[in-house]
Amino acid sequence: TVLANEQVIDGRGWRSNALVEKRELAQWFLKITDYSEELLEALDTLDRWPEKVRLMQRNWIGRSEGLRFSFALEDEKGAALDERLTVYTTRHDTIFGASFCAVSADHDLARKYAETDPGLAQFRREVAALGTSEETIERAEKQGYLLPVYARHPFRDGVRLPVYAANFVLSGYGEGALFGCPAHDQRDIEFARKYGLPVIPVVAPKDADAAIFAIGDEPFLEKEGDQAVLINSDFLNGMTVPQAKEDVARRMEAMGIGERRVNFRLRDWGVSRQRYWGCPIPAIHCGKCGIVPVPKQDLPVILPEDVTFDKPGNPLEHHPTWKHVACPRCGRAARRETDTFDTFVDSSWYFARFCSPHSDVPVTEDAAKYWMPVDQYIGGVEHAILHLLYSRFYSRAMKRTGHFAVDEPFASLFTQGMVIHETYRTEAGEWIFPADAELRDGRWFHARTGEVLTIGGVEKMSKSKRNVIDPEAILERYGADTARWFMLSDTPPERDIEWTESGVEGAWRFTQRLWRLVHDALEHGEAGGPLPATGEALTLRRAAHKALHAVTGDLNGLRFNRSIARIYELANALTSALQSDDRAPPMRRALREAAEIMVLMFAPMMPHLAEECWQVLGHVTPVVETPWPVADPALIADDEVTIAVQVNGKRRDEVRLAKGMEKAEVEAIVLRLDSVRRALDGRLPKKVIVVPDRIVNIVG
RNA sequence: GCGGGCGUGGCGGAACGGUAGACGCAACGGACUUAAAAUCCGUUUUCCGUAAGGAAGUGAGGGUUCAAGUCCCUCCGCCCGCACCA
Repeated sequence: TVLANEQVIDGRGWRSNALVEKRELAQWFLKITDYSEELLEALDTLDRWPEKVRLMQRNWIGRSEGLRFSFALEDEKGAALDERLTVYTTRHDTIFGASFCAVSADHDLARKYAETDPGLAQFRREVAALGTSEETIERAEKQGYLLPVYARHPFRDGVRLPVYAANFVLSGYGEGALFGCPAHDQRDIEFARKYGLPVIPVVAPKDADAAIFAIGDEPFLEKEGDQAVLINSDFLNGMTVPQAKEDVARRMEAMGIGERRVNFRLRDWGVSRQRYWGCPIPAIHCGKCGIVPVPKQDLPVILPEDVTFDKPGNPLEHHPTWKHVACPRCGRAARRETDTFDTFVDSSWYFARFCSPHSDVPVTEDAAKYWMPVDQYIGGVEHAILHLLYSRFYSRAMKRTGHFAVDEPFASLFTQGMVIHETYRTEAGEWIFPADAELRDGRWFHARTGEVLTIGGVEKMSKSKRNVIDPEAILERYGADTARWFMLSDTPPERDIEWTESGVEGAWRFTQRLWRLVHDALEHGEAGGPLPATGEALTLRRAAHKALHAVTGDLNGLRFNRSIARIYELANALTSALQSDDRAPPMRRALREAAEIMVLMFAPMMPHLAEECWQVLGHVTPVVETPWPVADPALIADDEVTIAVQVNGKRRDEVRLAKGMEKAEVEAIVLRLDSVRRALDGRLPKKVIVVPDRIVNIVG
């Protein structure tokens, strides 16, 4: 099948891992490039998206400002030709350093001369056969094939540049043709050195001597602060790079051979897939009428169910009858399009449908207006330039056709990490499932064959390396709550988490502990009774409300690992309180209250256990229907605080003082401390900095 | 090559510029047990010291500050994205 270039990762299909090769085919595209500028500019409005993702999209769209201009051409004998060669450049300031032109192997000029030159035809085939992976491209040497034409320099009479077909020129970018200035471009200098082309420096640091400034095997690339100026460039000499660009652009525009142009790296989105599982592209090919859209009343086009997968290729193509239809326009026998849409087409607007799932029409604008944009979107960073770019485009396109209400579908984006796991392999190099690996005396063995295993890296779970965990087995043994708790507990959600057996065990033990704690709190606690005013009971009550305050903030900020740490702290506080001798009514009430707060707090992360515990505690209304509790502000603030005491920036002591104590008073108390006097060693304090309720630093 | 991110105990990781190492895992010691598991209690950055206490410490080096894991500069290492984009 065919893929969009976003879906090619390291020269392989993003999903199938199959090697990708280039071929020329007729395919369907969605014109995402019409939105290049908009998609780029609007990135600045997405202030609740990770900077990383916005940057990736910015780079992928790849805007560049340059100049498109054309060279007059002549043949080998110097006779003028009718056609011109159009190139795109962002470095028109270096035009006097030009020493060659190059076109892609697919360029019209290369095609034309290949018809009569078998060597060129062969060269074009070789370039086409080159793989698309980065390794291949990097290893491939720059190669050119000299064409029998020359480009006339626009500003220098009599100067002509050789024109090559070259393997490094991309047909899909700019004009598929360029002029090379070896002195100021890495790629161009490699090419020039290989083919013995002139290297003329035309930009030099301000203080360099133009007469002797020379280029070796590295081009001179202007850095910030160089204040570089033009040399060897006729009327441009002495200008800065921006000045020279402006001047050249203006002259070429005046000459009618060039125009300023913004170019994008983004290509149109190839959506044709030669597969059965997808929405059929609703088009009909008629010999007389050409391409005819399927009429609205015939939509959607339904896939046939009697297909076979016994042959390679698209089953729709092989189906005996499905593709044969009458042309909706002229009624003659016609052929139905058998390509289906890329799955990303569907995922580009499902959220719009979700706003009105029972509607007869795909999307209702009122519902979309009410719900959109999505407040919080969560997904893996692997979608940074696939799903997340396509959806942004699709929303805009649907808005234009009156189907949707917003430009940006996702107001806030959070990119979560992946689950990773250790890898194990036998001496023969065979990957082994973690379930089959066994740790004995610090070494890993195959559980069934007893073979010694080597531990490989901790990697993204993948079928090929077999470092996967069967979710069914986890659910069977520990339950879904334990699995959730473990995944949320150890690692911040934006990072990859390593799945470890001991970590899961730990989570599972904690679920048991919570269950016991709730029962103990029920036994020793009480729902009513007087509020605790002093002692351990008040301490526990404070701990519960502080935990609640912290967890509320952490959950809102998606800091699940920290919420869980707070819940552990409260569980520890509850455990110690249960061991206290205090069983007076205020303590009984505090125990019960702490247990209830604890259950409500872990409910979002372990819903099943929470419902069970909630019922144990005597509640009829389920947790899901219970509002999130609110911490009592009076209990969050302490009336005593621990203040660290530093001498010359080193911690020497700490003191418990009343909250909000006057600076002068704090200073007096602290200066009397033995530890402080010892550290000062007879010196007088020069300065005392008191940060209220936090820290004191004495400079001596 | 360009762009971005990150370097903190044995491990995962906490720390509005203000007591580095919360919480968990692992390890070790103890209680309970005929024993083990489970559970409970404790220890656990490193070095010196029986202890009290002291010294060093967030990849390396410098700087700003009363105070730096956090801010600034230089370097080293790792990870991610893009990659012949003219």
